[in-house]
Amino acid sequence: MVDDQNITIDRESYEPAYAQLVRILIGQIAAGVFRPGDRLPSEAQLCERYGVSPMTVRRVVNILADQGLVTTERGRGTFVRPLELGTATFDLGRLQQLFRDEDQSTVKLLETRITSATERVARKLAIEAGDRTVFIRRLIFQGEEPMLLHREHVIYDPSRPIVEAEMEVTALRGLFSGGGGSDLKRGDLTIETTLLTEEEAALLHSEIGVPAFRLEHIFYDFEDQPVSWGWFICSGDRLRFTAAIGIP
Amino acid sequence: MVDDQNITIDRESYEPAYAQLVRILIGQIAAGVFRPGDRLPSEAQLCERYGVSPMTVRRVVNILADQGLVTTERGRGTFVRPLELGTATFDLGRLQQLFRDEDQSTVKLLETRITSATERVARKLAIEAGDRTVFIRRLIFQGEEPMLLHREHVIYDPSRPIVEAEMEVTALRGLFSGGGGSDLKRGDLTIETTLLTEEEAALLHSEIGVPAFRLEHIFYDFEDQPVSWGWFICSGDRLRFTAAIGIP
DNA sequence: AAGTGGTCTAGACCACTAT
DNA sequence: TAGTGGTCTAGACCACTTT
Repeated sequence: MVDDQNITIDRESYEPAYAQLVRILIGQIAAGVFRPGDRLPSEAQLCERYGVSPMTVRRVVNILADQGLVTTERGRGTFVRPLELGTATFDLGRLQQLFRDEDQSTVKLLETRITSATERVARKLAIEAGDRTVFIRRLIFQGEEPMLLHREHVIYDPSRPIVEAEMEVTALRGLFSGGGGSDLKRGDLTIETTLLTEEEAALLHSEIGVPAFRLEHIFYDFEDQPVSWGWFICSGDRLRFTAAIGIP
Repeated sequence: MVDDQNITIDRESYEPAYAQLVRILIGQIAAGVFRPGDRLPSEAQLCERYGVSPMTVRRVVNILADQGLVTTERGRGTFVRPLELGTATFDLGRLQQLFRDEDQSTVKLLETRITSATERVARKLAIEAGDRTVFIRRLIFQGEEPMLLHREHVIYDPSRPIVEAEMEVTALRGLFSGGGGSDLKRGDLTIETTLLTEEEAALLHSEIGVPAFRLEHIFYDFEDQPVSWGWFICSGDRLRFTAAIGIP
């Protein structure tokens, strides 16, 4: 297995040549053939060794660099990167999965009412205090268990159809994993920690004072105007974020 | 600005043609020229319009797809993706920055002693209960303020030099942002919430019961054997994770 | 049949690094 | 000067979707 001189690209395979070579090189790094700090064979050597064109090798090296496995240094070579904690990235896959299938999760609309923006809400939404906003509270269940509490302040503007769409229960699902939010340009998200309040604990079938995640979001339209500000609350013992670094 | 028929690729620029075209297309999506759900011009049209080769356009579309801005559908076209919450990714940039400059942060070794692995530690490190491990506690300061508390259990194996290296105070910095950990193949990380214990609160100059982040890590060597298991504790009011989705 | 994205080639030229 | 990564070309062929 360490002697890999017989490994070649299978031109008959449905797996493209570049993908095969990516797999081969990652395998060799994982097997310790190339150690952190080591220089990979030059691109010309890889062309020769595996019988592919320079462009294909270039693409392969780009992919490895994008994945953080190697770094390229112009004029010197391509080197295997040592493990770095700072390269870890966490995603919302766990939450996204919650919204994937309609059977798995249900969304219950707790409250929706028109209010006057407080000073804090107005500042977040870049409007004047006292302007009308819509306040929405939702509870998202996984099966029978309440998983997420969602609070949201949406700018109330009858000329913008997004307000009506946002109040729809299904809008949340679309926003999370495709389809909805087609009038939104960008969003800012932050993850914080907090303690469950009495109200939150009751709704989430948990205890007051339990540590929880708070996922805050602001969405902007194509005029870069804030459209909604809100946050999800989830008991800490029902959610964790995971990431893997290095070679899988 | 909406009429962009005069925008061209500058072949004299130091910015590569593909990067210029990426910038141009992102700008047009941001400006609303192409809306979520819209089809981009075909790759052949983009070649014609900007005077670049098919491979260059292909590369550009790949980059946009990697960034999650568009999806490609074979035989149909390339489409602008609507905003999706689930695409958000959070990184440890904030923590990594802590370890960037030696002046900004200092690491204080609180404790390091050889112990017998408890049942829990042994299970995490895939060893037998009672086997020798090294327990390390560190405190990481930002300026004068204690920011992070680090606890770690490392397998004690004199034949492996990594144990000695791990005990070094500087090892932490290297692990976070390059250089160190060259004998580690991969790592698994999880982010959880917790409450500060009395001991943690005292060390972090905070209050007992305050919500906090807990960043757990396990590192594996090239034989896929666990090498160390540990976690960072950070008071919740001193750390947040941020992410941006959509067009910046 | 026409149009679309996806892969790949066999070179070219350039900027940079090491010797 | 030789070797390295980085960009780019002008085609080719393929699989797929739509008309």
